[in-house]
This record gives sequence, structure tokens and C-alpha cells, in this order.
Amino acid sequence: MLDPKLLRNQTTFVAEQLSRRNIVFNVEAYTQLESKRRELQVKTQELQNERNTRSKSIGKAKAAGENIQPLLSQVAELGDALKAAEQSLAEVQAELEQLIQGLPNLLHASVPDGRNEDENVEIRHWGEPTVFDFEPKDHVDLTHGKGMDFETGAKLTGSRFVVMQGGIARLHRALTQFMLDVHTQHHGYEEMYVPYLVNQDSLFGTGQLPKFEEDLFKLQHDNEYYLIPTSEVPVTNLVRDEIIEAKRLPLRFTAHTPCFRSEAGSYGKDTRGMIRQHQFEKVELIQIVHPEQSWEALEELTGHAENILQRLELPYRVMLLCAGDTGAAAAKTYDLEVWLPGQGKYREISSCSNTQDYQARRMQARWRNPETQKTELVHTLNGSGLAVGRTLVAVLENYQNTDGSVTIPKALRGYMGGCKKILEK
RNA sequence: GGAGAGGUGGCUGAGUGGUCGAAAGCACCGGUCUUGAAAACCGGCGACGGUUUACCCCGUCCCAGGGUUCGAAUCCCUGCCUCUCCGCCA
Repeated sequence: MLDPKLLRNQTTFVAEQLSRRNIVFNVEAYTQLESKRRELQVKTQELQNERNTRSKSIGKAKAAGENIQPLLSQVAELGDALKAAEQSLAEVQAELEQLIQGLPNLLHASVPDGRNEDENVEIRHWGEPTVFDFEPKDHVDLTHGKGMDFETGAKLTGSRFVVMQGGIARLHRALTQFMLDVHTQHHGYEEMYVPYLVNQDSLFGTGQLPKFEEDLFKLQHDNEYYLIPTSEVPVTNLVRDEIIEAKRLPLRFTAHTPCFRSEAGSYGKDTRGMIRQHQFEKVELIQIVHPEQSWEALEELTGHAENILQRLELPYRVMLLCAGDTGAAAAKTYDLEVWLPGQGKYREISSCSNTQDYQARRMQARWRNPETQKTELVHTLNGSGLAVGRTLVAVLENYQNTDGSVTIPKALRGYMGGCKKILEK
């Protein structure tokens, strides 16, 4: 959520910034609503003040043993006027809240203009696309009949589900363990286990609700629970409604969870293989930091995700998302794209964002500044470290051999019981 | 699933209709003392919002949402959560 004060005091500036995201912010309508709010609030508070003052004098008179009847009759009309004022104020406030809660974050100055992913900018790359002396297969052909089974996934549930078997299932698990170990042992993150079902408050805090409900799976249950679309939701919300001591910052959490996405609106997109599933595993990186350190933290966090790809010796590039492709909560986002020989393309495998105080304000996640003794909003960052399913695809496709087998990357062999190759005949 | 007890400031914990935004303690901040530190003592110390150059002042908030009342932390209703005991269960 944007700072309401910023919106109020620098409305045209905010509107200009929002136009970078192709959002037309109606300054005049907002200004009118805001001045209406001000007017109603002053009026309501005056009435409340009067009620409080009179009630107190009634209390005093009663304590003094005086007759309070005349005082009571004086207050009679006040109640209705106050109730009416309170109600219209609540309506205007609700309207304003809805308006401001729907606005995305302001973009960092370094974010390039652009409408969609075609205008993202490559910042750097690592390694070169893998060279084969044969025609490389994609992961679907490579694993067909050998342990990656989309037909059975569809039988059990529906489209965009998979069943994995044997060495592939093990490799998938090995990747998860490997990622968690690297982040906890080398990058200073603390491993967390969190719920996979969350309530609306949590989804509001990280910004999925109210605007992006159609992307979520909602449970048919008395409680309004949702399956998490990413562990960013439960992990970031750990600090919701908390005031954190300065010396505890930065907080660095990592968690492995399944993620569930409805993929509404992506019909016909990536229908083949494991790239876009309704259920996938992800190892997430979350940082809760001092506001002045979030930009530095974004570079670090991105580096932590990159480190996984480097250890796996997978070629990738780092993309800076343009204005039109940056998510609503983020002020700036780097995507990591891994080389997929089967597609002959780089594909997103991680997304690392600094949301600054956007989520923190929605969550009321604060820290106490020792200099001022006041509470201030923290900054929150998140990034995939990495999407496990897509990493599995990347390993399979980049490490395939001409006989259809797949060599296990050196970094993973310890997690595979020393196994060097899978899918051998 | 059955029975009971609770949800109050950063934390612990008083407060059952009238200057209660709320005792006390801890933590924290400032000061006195001390060579320094600790202890002791003195003082300060909730969040959010409105107005204001600022001070002040005002409003809202004692789990959430309704209700009763001139007036609610306190009474009533609903929901959520926590704890204890019993039952069931991975």
C-alpha cells in the first residue's frame, strides 16, 4: 500500500509515477473524495467531542447528587446527528481505502519503461547456452515413459498436474534439499516451516488480495482459507502486526513449500510439460530489513538465488523487469532466466523483488528506531531460490546425454547417494 | 467432538458502567550518584489519525464485528484465537 500521506500531499507526483505502469489515476476525483473525507472527519470529531464533554458533565453531576434530567434532554438530539456523521464518514473512508489499496507500488528510478516482458533489460549473464553434438530433447520427450507422467497427473486430478517416479522424483527432492542447505549454511537464512493454507489477512498483507483473487485456490470450508500461491505469503506475514527490535534486523528466512496457482488467464500457455503447473515446489528467500538497506539487500538476495544456478552450473541471465512487467507490490524486480535447451530459450526460474514498505504498510510490520524511539515500517524482499520444478526441467534438459540418460550435476550427487546418472537404459 | 478458563500497552499483569488510554512491574530513554560500570534514586515512555510552522488541542483504539446506554476495557450477542481436562486421531 502506498503512503496515504504521500498520495495526499503529492498527488500529481504519484499519478505521474503510476502512469509508468499504464495506470490512469484520476487526480480530480481523488482530491474531491479526500476533501470530503476531511470535512466529514472534522465534523464527526467535533460531534464526538461534544458528546464526550457532555457525558462527562453528566457523570460529575450524578456523582455530586444533582438532578441530571435537564442535562440528559440536552444530549437527546446529539446521538442521531453523530450517528449519521459517523456513517457517512465510514462510507467515504471505505471508498478511499479501496482506492488506495488497489494502487500498485511506485517504481524505482532504475526500472526501465516498457509495456511487457519483451522490454525487460538484460543486466548480466552467466555461462553460455549449453552446446550439444546431437539434437537435445525437451524434458517431456526425455522423460516420456521413464518417470515423468502427465497423463496420470491428469487422471488423478486434471490438466497441469504431474506424477514423478523413481530417479526423477529423487532428483526433485535432492534439488530442494540442496537449495535449503546452501541458503542456510552459506547465505545466512533461517529455515522455516509454515502453513500451506492461509487466511485473508495474510493474503492482503502481501498484496494478493483483494485484487488478484482469481489467481488463487480457495477452500470450500467454513473458514475462508486459501492455498498459498507462494511461501512469500506465510513467511512474509510472520512479521505482520509485529514490532521488531532494531538489533534483530535483518531477518532472513527461507522455506520450502508447495505452491498452488489457478493460472486463470493462462489458457493455452505452456501447456506442455512442467513449466506451468497448478502445483509446484519452491524454495523461497525472504528478507525483512532496515529501510535504508533494502536496495543493497535486493542485490544480495538476487545473488543468493544466482548462486544456486552457478553451483548447478546452469547457464542463466539476469533480467531487470520493465515498468509494465513488474508486479504490483514490487518497486523493482530482477528475474533469473535459465537456459532451456528443449525450448532453445531462457525461461524464468526466479523472481527477486524489493517491495520497500508496500507490504509492510499493509501488514503493519514495523521496527523500533532506537534514535527516535518511534516505530517505523520495515522493508520486505522476496525471491525464489529457486522454483524447484523448473530447476528440475533445467537440469534434465541441460545435462542430457545422447543416449537419453541425464548426468547428475556434481553439486547434487551427495543428495543422490553418489548417483552420477539417471534414466539409463 | 464434550467440559471449563481466558484474550488489556514492546512484554508480564491490575482494572466489572462515569476525568481509564488504562495501576504496578519488566524492558527502553534521560538524569543524579560513580574513576568507569552495576546497583540505587528521580523523571520520561502506547499506536493510529485530524488540526497546526511548532507547542497545544481534538478524535479513535483494551481480539474482531454488532448491540444496550447520555456515557462501555467493563453489560449483551456473534465470530475468531489461546490455554486446561476428557474423548478420538496422523
